[in-house]
Amino acid sequence: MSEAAAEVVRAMIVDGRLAGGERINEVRLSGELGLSRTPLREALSGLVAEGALIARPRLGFFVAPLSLNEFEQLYDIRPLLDPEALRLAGVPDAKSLARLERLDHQIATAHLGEHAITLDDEWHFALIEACPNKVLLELIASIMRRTRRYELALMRETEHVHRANAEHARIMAALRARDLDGACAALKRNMQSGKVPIVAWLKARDVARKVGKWG
Amino acid sequence: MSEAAAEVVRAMIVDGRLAGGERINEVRLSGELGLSRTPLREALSGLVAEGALIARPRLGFFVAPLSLNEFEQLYDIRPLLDPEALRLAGVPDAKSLARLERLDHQIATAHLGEHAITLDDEWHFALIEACPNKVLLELIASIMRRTRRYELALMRETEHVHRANAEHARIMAALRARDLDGACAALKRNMQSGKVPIVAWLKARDVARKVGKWG
DNA sequence: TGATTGCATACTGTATACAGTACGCCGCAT
DNA sequence: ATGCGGCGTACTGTATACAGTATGCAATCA
Repeated sequence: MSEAAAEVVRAMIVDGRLAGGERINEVRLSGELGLSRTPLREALSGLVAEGALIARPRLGFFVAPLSLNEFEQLYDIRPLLDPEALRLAGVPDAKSLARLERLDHQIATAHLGEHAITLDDEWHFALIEACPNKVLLELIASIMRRTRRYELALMRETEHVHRANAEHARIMAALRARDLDGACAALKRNMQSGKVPIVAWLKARDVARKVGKWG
Repeated sequence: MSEAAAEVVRAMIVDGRLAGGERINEVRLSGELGLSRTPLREALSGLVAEGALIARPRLGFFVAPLSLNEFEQLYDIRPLLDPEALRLAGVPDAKSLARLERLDHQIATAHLGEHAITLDDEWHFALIEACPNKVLLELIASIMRRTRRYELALMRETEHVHRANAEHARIMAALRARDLDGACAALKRNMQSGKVPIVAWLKARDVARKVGKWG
């Protein structure tokens, strides 16, 4: 039950119903979710560990604000982890390659940006799911969760969706040629390029904030 | 208060007072710690997120058992993260280098194994503390916390302490020569070598377990 | 008029009470 | 003797009540 609550609250944060910096009113939120404060607080504590919330003693829980620094630092970690996971996983078998192709096709035809982001994460996870290091996979998944907020926020405000199909294609081509090193290198570049548009948006947004303060 | 409880319970797990696989009796433990179940449960939930505990619905919290698989996977991640953190941090300044030397000296003369382990972690953290990517540092710190259980358990059972001073010396030499790449490479080797004795011990231990089951 | 202090309110953090469930034990039947 | 079923106990999960504190507002004084 508190696990379900964590799921719901995480979704509320990720999709922006709970805005960055907002203070969480436990009494009201527990009422809205139809449970009492105790399990809600356990869920919120878990989200603190995930980095989605910040707990300030005597003040309660706050939604972690979107921070350019945090985002850049998070995104700089994936180029370290994903290529290594792919290297450990090896070239996917025919079945997995087919699944990756299907996902790519779905991404290309996805109309909703949110859906495209989910599919992109699925694609990256399918790429490395054979990796025997499950701790590494869990780490990657947790970073995916933490960055999804940023990707969704960008999408909501700009309608821009980062179409990575060309990069996916390069990775797939290397895999079909059984060139694991080449695929890892292409994956690393793919991870690095995803960062650019969001950083640009966050910087513009921060500037807008400052102007807002002056005005 | 629940934060303090988390600290205490974490220490109890790390130093073995709460053994791997053990079930946690919330009522008794809350009594021992002098608080009520509510804040204790929040602390335990946090430890679940850290990987120190496992929550099984309707059964409560269990201390995560020592697992050869988890340990190998955790330790295989540090050679990815630490060298990159060092690369981003750059060659430490003179003051930091002096501190690293002091720590090395303390490690060499440390008689208690537990103290040596703490000092080794301190050394590795001091090495990369200038890294601007704080998320990466936090990740490394969390992996340190998760592996410390294993290192302490090994130490308790075998009195063996992995003396990494020779490897530290190689890293320091490279840094003094301002050879960042060389230092990163040496650090990577250092991270990989730390794994060996503990893996050997865990394997022997698992075999002993099986024999125990037969006997 | 502006600043400061006291107060009221609302919210967090903790304790406790209660309900529901898992597990062990004893009795019974085969 | 062994397997099975019912029961009691103990523990988890949730709700709620209470205490302590932060915050906003108003009133008073400079």
